[in-house]
Amino acid sequence: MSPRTHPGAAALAALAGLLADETRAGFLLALLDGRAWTAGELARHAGVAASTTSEHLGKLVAGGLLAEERQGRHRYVRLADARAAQLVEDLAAQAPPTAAPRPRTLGEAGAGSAMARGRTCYDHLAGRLGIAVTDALTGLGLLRQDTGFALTDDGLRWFGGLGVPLVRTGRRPLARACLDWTERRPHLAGVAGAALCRHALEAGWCVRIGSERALKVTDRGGRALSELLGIPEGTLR
Amino acid sequence: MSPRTHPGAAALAALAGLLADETRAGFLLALLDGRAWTAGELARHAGVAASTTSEHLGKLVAGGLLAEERQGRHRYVRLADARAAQLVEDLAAQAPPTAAPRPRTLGEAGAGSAMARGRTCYDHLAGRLGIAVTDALTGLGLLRQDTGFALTDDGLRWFGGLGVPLVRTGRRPLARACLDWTERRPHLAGVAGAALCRHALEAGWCVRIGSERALKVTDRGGRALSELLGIPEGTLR
DNA sequence: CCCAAGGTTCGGCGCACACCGAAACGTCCG
DNA sequence: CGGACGTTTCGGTGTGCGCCGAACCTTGGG
Repeated sequence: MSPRTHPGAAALAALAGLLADETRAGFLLALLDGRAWTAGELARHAGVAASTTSEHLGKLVAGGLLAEERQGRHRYVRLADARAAQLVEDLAAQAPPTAAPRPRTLGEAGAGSAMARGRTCYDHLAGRLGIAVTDALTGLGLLRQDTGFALTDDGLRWFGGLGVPLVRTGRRPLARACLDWTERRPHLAGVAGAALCRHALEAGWCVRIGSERALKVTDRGGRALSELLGIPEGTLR
Repeated sequence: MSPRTHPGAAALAALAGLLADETRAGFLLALLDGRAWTAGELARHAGVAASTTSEHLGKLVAGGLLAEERQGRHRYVRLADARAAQLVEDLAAQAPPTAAPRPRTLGEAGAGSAMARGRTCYDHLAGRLGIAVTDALTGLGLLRQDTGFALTDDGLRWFGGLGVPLVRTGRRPLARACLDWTERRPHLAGVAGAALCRHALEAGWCVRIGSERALKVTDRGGRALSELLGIPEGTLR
C-alpha cells in the first residue's frame, strides 16, 4: 500500500554515509592526488589512531570507493576509479562556500597559495594552471564550452600532434568538466585531462611540490605552454 | 605541526551527512520530479511521523539542498536548484548496483516499468524516453558525445526551429550528461534538456502518470518524435 | 632467532541523532 | 467562534558508530 520508501534510498544513504564522516572525507580528499597512500600515512595525516584508520579504510574499500593493494606489511589504498574520484570532486566542489578562513602559519599560507596556483585533481590539472590551460584550449577552438563541454575535431588533432593519441576506454568520456574548488570554474577532466596531465609530468612541464597535490610549472613548462597554447610565460609563477 | 585534517573535509562530511539518512534520501529522490511537495506528503511517502519530517526538512533547507515556500498552513519544499538536483542524480546513479530486487505486486511492477519507460529527472527527460531522444539527437548530428557532451551548431539551430531558443543563464551548461539509473547510459540534461522537457509537456507530447515522476508518451508525442527525430512510433509504448 | 614496525581485531566508552507521541501553534472554513 | 487540519516544538528513548588502547598477527631486517 504505502510505498514506504524509494528503492534506491537505502543505497544512496549508504553511499553518502561513507562520505559523511570527517575523517573519511579527509582521506578521500587527500587521495585526490591520484596516488596510493599507506594506511599509516593517512592515519598521521588525519590525526587518528591506526586502528581507527583500518576500520575506515575497510568501509571505503567495501563501498567501492577505494582500491587496495597489499605489499608486504604495507596496505596501499587509492581512489578506486575515475568515477569515485569524480564523485568526491563534485561533492567537494558543492560543499564549501570556500572553506579555509585564514591560514595559520606562513608555511601553510605558502602551501595554500601553491595549491591555488596549480595542483592535480585525481589525474588531471586543476587550480589556476588547470583553468589557464582549459581557457587557452577554448580560445584556440580546440575545446568547446559554449554548448556543453567537448573537444573539437581540431582539438583531437592537437592532442595527436602532441604525441598523445586519445582513445575512449570504457565509459569514461574523452572530455568532461570538473568544477574547481579554488577558481569556482570548470576545467578539463576526463581522458583528455588525464592524458594532458600525464604528458605534462612526463615531459617535465611541471613537478610535484611536497607530498600532496601541489604542482609547480618549470621553465621548460612555461615555454611549452607559451608556444603550444599561447599562455604568456610567467603567468603561472 | 600535524595538518590535522583537510580544510574542506568538515564541509564535505556535513553535506554528505544530509544525504546519509535513508529517510532524507527518500525525500530527495521523490523531489527529483522537480515539483514542490508538502511536508505531509513527504511524511506519508516515507512512512515517518510528521514531527520527524519537519526536523529532516529543516536540515535539508539549512543545508541549501531544498528551497521552501510557505503557503498558509502548508510548507512546500522543492530541490533548491539545478546544482542540488545534479548532486542527487549523480549520487543516485553511482549508488545502486541496480537496486530493486523484484517488484512485489503487479501494480508496483506496472509502476516500475512505467518509470523505466519514461520519467523526469528533476527537469529533463530520463528513462528509455530520455535515452531515445538523446540517441536520436546524436544520430542526427545535433548532439556530440564522442569527444565530450555538447550540442553542435546544427543542434542549436534545431532547438531554435522548435521554438525553444536556448540561452545560457548563470553557470548552468547548455548541455550536460546525466547518468540514467535504469538504462545506465547518459542522457541530455542542462538548459537544453530542461527546455526540451518543458516543451514536451506543454506541447502535449507526454503527460505525467500518477503523482510521481513517470511519464507517458501521447499519440501526438509519438508522431512528433517520429517526424522531428526519426524515432519509430510505438517504440515508447 | 628475535625485535621493530605496520596493520588488524577486540572491548568498551560516549556522543550524535533518528524516531516517536503529546502538546502547542497557526491557518482555513463552516 | 469553534473545530479540523497541517506543521512545529519538546522530552525522552534507543541505537548506531567513531574513537581509543591493548593485544595479536605478519612482514622485514639485523
